[in-house]
Parts: sequence; structure tokens; C-alpha cells
Amino acid sequence: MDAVFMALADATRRGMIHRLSEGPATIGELGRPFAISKPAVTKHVKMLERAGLVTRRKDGRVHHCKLNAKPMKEAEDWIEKHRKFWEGSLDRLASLLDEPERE
Amino acid sequence: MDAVFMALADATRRGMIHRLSEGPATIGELGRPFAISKPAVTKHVKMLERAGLVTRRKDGRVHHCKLNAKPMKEAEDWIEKHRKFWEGSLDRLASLLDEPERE
DNA sequence: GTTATTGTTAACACTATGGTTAACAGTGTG
DNA sequence: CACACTGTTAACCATAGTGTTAACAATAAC
Repeated sequence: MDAVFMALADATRRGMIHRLSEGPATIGELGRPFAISKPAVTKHVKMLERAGLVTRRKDGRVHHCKLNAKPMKEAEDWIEKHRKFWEGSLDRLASLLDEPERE
Repeated sequence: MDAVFMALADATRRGMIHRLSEGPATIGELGRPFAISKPAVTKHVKMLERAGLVTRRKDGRVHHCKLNAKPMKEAEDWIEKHRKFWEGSLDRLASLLDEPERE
């Protein structure tokens, strides 16, 4: 989870994810929009992989990357669960009003 | 956005958010579950504040912290938007089938 | 007015990020 | 074979993150 949020905490990597959300891309394509060197691209993609957000298939000398939704889903669920603290409070209040005998 | 995901990229801070999702807490209460020093707690809370996830009200010598859902919502929306690349692909395909004249 | 409590600031160490350049491995292409 | 292309590794630099201890500010309590 640390790795996922860490991977998302960088505008360049979010840009790469944005690109990948439109379909697979090569390392070169992922790095092109950003004014960074090739090793920098390698590192960013490596972090995305480490977080499980991206998988890679090597085809000749070209590496094709694609997005993996699962860790994003987990991160989203975590946020959603903890974001709804207010609704949660309302729910607990409602429970008290509706079913005062429970618990 | 960087600050929000960065704030979430640490288990200690996620624990603090978890605690705050159950209601306001003091700095001491936020730090107690973790085996870290007081300055470390101060820094973590400061990062949560910097990300806009937490607001603080000083009452005497005690600082009361509470969660602010807005940045969490934005982060969640970003993920959701980019997580649905597959559904998005299906949607675009459907659009092509339904309205081939558009675009 | 001491003394305890709550929290912050300052100074330091260690590690990780994000970037660079230079050199290299592997794969196509003339 | 020589050359260009794609991407990685190695070595380095600067900055930021995570933690510490020690000292301090401010408030509460005796």
C-alpha cells in the first residue's frame, strides 16, 4: 500500500498512468511527454511496477507496459472507507436510533 | 495532489487517519498507538495538515485534530477515473458502435 | 511559584527520491 | 559487420523524508 500511494505521489508517474489509462505504451512513449532523461523514465516505471500498477512485456528491444487496476482499486477502497467517516457517523447514529438494542 | 498521496504513503499516517475517521483526536492520542517520539508525531501531523487532510484547533495546550474529507475525495476521484481504463475502453468501443458519426 | 503536561523547534543521522551523465546490453537495419 | 535504436545499470549529486535527543514554550495544576 505504501508503494502504491508513493507511486501516485509524483506528477510524472501520474502522467504515465494517465497515458496508460488510454492503452499500453512503450517506455519511450511513457517518457516522451516529460523533459527527463531515459534513466529517469526507467526509474519511474520501475516504481510503478514495484507498486504493482504496471506490468511489462518485452518484445524484441521494446518494452510494452500496461496498467494493472488491482492495486489502484485497493488504494481507492482504502480512501473511500476512510473518507466516509462523516457518513459513517451518520450511519452509526441512525443505527442507534433504529436499533437501540443491537450491540 | 502530490502532498495528499505522499501523506497516504506512510502506514503511521494512515493509522492516524484511521483513528481520525472515528472522530477528532489530540496529537497525543494520534501518536500513542505508534512507538515513535513526540517530534515524529508532530511531523506526521504536519504532513497531514500540509496535504489538507487534517485541520487543527488549539484549545489551551491541547491540539484537537479532525479529518477533512475534501482532498481524500479528490485523490479518490483521480484514482477512480484512471482505474476505469478498461471500462473506459469498453465505453469508447460502445460509442463507436452506437454513434459512428461522432468525432 | 514550582511542577507536570502538551506539543513544538533545533540539530543531527540515515535512507530514499529524483535527477543527471557515461557506459553498456540487446535488438533491428543498412 | 557497422550503425542506430531501446532501454538498463552504475556512479554520483541534491533534496526530502523519517527518526532520534535535547531544549524550549505554553498551559494546567498544586
